[in-house]
Amino acid sequence: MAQTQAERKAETRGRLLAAGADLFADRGIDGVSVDAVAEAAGRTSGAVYAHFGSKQGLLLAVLDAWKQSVLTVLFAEVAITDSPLGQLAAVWDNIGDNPGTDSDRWSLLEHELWLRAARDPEVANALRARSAESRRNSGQELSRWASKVGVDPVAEPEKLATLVKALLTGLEMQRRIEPGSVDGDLAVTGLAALMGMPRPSVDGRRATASRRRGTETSEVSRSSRSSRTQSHRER
Amino acid sequence: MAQTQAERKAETRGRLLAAGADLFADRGIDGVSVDAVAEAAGRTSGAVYAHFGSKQGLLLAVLDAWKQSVLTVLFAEVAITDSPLGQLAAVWDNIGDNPGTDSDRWSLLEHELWLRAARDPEVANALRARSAESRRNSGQELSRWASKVGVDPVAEPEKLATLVKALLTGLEMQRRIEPGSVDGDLAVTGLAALMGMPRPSVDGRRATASRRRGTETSEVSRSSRSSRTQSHRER
DNA sequence: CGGGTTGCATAGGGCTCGTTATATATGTAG
DNA sequence: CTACATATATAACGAGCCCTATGCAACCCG
Repeated sequence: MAQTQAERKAETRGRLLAAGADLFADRGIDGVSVDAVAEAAGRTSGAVYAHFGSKQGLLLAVLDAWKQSVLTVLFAEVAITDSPLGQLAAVWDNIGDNPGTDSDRWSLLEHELWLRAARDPEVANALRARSAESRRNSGQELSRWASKVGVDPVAEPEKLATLVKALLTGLEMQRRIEPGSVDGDLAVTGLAALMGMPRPSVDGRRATASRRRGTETSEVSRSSRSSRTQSHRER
Repeated sequence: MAQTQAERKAETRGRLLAAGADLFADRGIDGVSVDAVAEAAGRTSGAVYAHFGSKQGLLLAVLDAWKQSVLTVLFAEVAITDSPLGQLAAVWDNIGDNPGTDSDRWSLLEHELWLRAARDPEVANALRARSAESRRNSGQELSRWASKVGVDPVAEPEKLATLVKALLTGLEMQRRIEPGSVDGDLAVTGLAALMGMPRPSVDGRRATASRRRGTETSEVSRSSRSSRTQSHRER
């Protein structure tokens, strides 16, 4: 099939980015050679250097193309369940209970990048921008959710988003080391505390039955999905 | 300066372990060669292989020798301040407000190990043991603290410890990317919520000047609330 | 004091990796 | 149809790495 040069170039770039994200997440950045990425993309290392200049360039491009914000996507999907606690549980299910899924490897890639950012200012800057945007988005989602459910979180939206993300991140890390020590109930308990939800009576502890009723199918999910998401990835 | 062989051996082993922990934390495990560790310890790579067999062996030995449990040490030191909120603040100060200190680099090493554990079962097992022990210890400390202060945390001791550690870990990660987005007040707010402490008056929202310390016997906090600058190091 | 042992140094092999320089083939313009 | 531009392949270099084999001096013990 005849392809214009621009088309071929764009496809190659996309393949390289996808393969890079995939392999970096899977084996770790240092565990993947440039040739391995190129081969996974059906190209050779020459293409990588023509497009990104260096392995680091490829890494930064992967980071940049990576619009997936765990929290944002999460809260967009959550609206389907309609009990508040059930929604919190769904949040954890999506972030922490998915061994082998995409979110699983994205979380590994995120840590990989975080660790690198701790020593490489260039990576740090790229991560910082992404982080700020994500925090703003999920702050909005969270406050919207809180007012709909009628609870009073312990902090203002962006601060709250930071706390929630911190808790979820930490729990997910812990779960990877000791899966048994973290379950959905625990995550819901922690999230509920941060969201300022009333605590269940000490003796009667059953979580998911609260009847709050008021979610249509999608107010949250349709309202303001990310404003500039254009690159969609898959594997 | 005659030394017995056992003494010499033990000293070499100690030096290698210390140098390994230091360099692994500083430059990342993959960023450090066996020769670099040996040289930092005043030995050569031969010593490393005589003692540990491989680089991985050295890594596991470093992990094993690393008894430092952040949370445990934390709560042991905390008892000096005596206002409850001040104590929570001290916890964060120790874990999250220490650029350039030992706890700073230990936290990097911990992440380094965590990431490796996600792909290497051998490392995962070693981390798991350490994690379980740490959770038990800090669970005890936490429940002791809670009953002394007279609050009712949101979960049983070990669960609570998991939540607290998760929150602190997540906040510390976030702080490294965007230092401005995480401060002591935020950490205290989150911790207080998990500990089940009463919230500041519901209607009059106040940004809370952290009210710390009632009486103090010894100055434990480095009072480094102004240090927002990123110290960076290299050798 | 002397042979055996121990603890570590020295030297280098074999391999992988990031990067560059050059070749090739395909699209593009005149 | 020709001449150039572009996208990617190919090949090779030099560096750095982990690890092994071997040497050697310092200790140990009778």
